[in-house]
Amino acid sequence: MPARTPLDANAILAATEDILRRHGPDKATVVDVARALGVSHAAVYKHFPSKQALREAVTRRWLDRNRDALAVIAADGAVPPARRLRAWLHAVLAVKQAKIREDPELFAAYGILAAAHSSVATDHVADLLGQLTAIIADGAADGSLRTDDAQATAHVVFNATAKFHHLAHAAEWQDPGIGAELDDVCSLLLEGLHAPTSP
Amino acid sequence: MPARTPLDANAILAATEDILRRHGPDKATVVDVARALGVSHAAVYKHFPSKQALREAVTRRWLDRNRDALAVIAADGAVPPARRLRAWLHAVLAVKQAKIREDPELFAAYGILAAAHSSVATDHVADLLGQLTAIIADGAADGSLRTDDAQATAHVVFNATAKFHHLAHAAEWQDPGIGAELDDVCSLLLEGLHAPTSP
DNA sequence: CAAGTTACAGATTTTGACATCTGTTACCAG
DNA sequence: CTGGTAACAGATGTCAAAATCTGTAACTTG
Repeated sequence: MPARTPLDANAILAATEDILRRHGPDKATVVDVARALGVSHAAVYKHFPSKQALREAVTRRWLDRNRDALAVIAADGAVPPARRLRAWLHAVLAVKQAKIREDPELFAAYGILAAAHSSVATDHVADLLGQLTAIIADGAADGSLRTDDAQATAHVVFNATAKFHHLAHAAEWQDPGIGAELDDVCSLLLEGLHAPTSP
Repeated sequence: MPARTPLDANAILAATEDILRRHGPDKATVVDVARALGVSHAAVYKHFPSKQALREAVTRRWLDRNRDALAVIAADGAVPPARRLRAWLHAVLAVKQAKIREDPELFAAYGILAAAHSSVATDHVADLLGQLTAIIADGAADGSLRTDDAQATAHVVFNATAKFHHLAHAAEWQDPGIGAELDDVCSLLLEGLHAPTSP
């Protein structure tokens, strides 16, 4: 007796996300997911080769939702690159703060993948680095930011702001002064990039 | 029947450090320490109010050994402040890498205290920040580093180099490129402080 | 054969009885 | 009264048996 809905990958992802949110990443099982969908767990394995792959797909989808919002900021030609750099770094922090607050279970799931060196985590970092590189390249193009190599400079800026986007510092993002600290780091970095710091 | 040696705090600390190294922070018990000293565990409690306090005392002593080596670099007036800043940050990284390599158990113990927001961890950070402030103040005094407030600037530099000294990044310190990354961040920060970057 | 099922082996988690540890108290020797 | 012990209650940790989960395979149905 086949299920009413033919069970596509998307339905599985939605159910998994729900289970993950309810049970947390440690206790969520694919048997739970199957139960929620009213099928046997073997049916889930027809669509995803492993539990790991399922978790990665859910997390990737979740991360991609935010990536696009940040991309809008990174590509906003109306804002001068130096200011855009600052705004983008603040936005990255804000997005991650919001994710922790609103979706702690999914955030924890992402943390597990990152610790396991999953491609989901490295791809996410690559996405962010790409956006950062684009901002710096814009600044190089209009002469407002001095750099020989936008990608290398993006890497340096990313390293120097690790405290404000690296998972390992998530606990510190609750500190009320965190935004001001990021602002101060931005100012020093922009100074180093020979950009006007008080625009 | 009293022990041959009257059991002073120092002997307890030495024994605890030994047990900690042998068993690791999770498995080291105060009963173990007492056994190593040939006394009952209640005797240890006469000198330290809790296991937590004992662990803190050991870790503090251990951290203080390295603090002094770094202080020498921070206070070396023969090296110009900009270069000294770079050398000091590299030394902090090198000291922590060495600690992980040579004393992984004690390093783990320190990590546990830091996670528990023990004063040992915050004091250690305060020590380092003090040394960094001294270097920057030297630079401000001789005009080689521009800053309004050496302490605030030290805080910013510390935040911007979190990846290279914050416990949470310990795993990344194994990466062979880590030294070069720190060097690049240093260069950008020194640029921001209007210091000559290739001295 | 596409989309699902049941059945199963091996790995992982949970459980619950048991052991050990932490921290305290009452006590003892010089 | 200093410097220790022994005995204890409650918290924490250990370990093996039982339950559950993961992933595979052989089977069923439209």
